[in-house]
Amino acid sequence: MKPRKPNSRDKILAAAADVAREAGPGNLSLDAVANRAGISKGGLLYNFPSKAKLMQALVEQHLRDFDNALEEVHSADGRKNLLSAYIRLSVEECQETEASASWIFSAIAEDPEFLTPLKTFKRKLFERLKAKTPDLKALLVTYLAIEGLRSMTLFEFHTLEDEERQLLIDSLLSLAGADSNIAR
Amino acid sequence: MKPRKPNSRDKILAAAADVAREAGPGNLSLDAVANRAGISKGGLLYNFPSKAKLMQALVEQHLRDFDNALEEVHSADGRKNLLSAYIRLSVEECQETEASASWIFSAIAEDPEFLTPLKTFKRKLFERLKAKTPDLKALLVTYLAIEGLRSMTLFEFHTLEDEERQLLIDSLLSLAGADSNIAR
DNA sequence: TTGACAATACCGTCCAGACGGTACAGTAGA
DNA sequence: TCTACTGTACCGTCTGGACGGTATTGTCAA
Repeated sequence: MKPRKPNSRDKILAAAADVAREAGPGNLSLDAVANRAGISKGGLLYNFPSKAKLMQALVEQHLRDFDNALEEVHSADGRKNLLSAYIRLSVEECQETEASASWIFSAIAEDPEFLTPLKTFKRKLFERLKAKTPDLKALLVTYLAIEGLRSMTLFEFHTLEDEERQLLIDSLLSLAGADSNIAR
Repeated sequence: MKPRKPNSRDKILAAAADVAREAGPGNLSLDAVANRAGISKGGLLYNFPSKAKLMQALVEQHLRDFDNALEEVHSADGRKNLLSAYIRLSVEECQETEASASWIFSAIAEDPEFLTPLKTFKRKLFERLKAKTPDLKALLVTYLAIEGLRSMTLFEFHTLEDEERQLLIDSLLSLAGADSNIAR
């Protein structure tokens, strides 16, 4: 659709995420982002005419990326089990230290409305999962547990040990009916 | 210990939570809190010599309240099943619209370090649960699911319908304590 | 009993700094 | 020439917090 922007926008978005992670979500200022991206503040405001637009773009890019990644993982194992693909992708995402989407906190502080696209995205994804998962109870429990894992990563609660974490993931995958093997 | 402070402090704390909820976590300013509490900014800074102290107190009070409530619920049913008490309390907490601890976002924006007490509290509570719950897998899954529920409440993702929510809760409680059934 | 002092609990004002955003002149590459 | 910036200067607003003042209550010696 759009003719592949010259990566200035992407550089800025990445810089914003970096600043939020490293300087804290409360210190995501335009100056800081511009510095981090290696461009001037004027240049930043040329690409994103307001801070609000920047935040919006951050959310949208995140959603696009996640959606693409999900499609990829799902296709890679023959479009058999969407829930298990969702779980595996989410777990993977939670392990990348570089991810740490703490820019979300900046967005909320700026204006909670920025999360609206995220909400509808989540709701739609859940509907999709519901349509494709026979066991509603298992879906509910695993979906919420993944949401919990995401939350704990975001807040950097290090409540679980590595083994506990692994045991959890195994349990979730088996609840999701991975490998055509349905437990209990 | 302390001779029951004249509830100015409590009033301020409550006001802070209100402001965060109503004006958004990014607009939790000392002026706003003072206005809301019906005292002057000077008075506020007398009770909490800095914004940081206010945030800290907010976190500490939350932890104290949760701990007391847990103790109460746990005692009320004969100290039989800590996990199930934890689940019931958390679910209840998530239903109170008045709760909506969005002041947490303000605290994070201010300085992520404010969550340190919360982290250690959670870790300790989890250890306690682990010691008292025979089925580790069930504990992991239910604990994480509750964490997910909390997260969804906090972010106001309304992904689940009421029935789905109820089904989830029933599943979690049955996973937690196979013995007694739930009346609700 | 009273007067002196002090601690408590606040009020109201002021200020320096940070931040978002504007304006605009200049410039290097396609 | 147009696009995509850079760089600088600047403005208005908001915010934390320092500070000086004040009203009320308590304490205690004379």
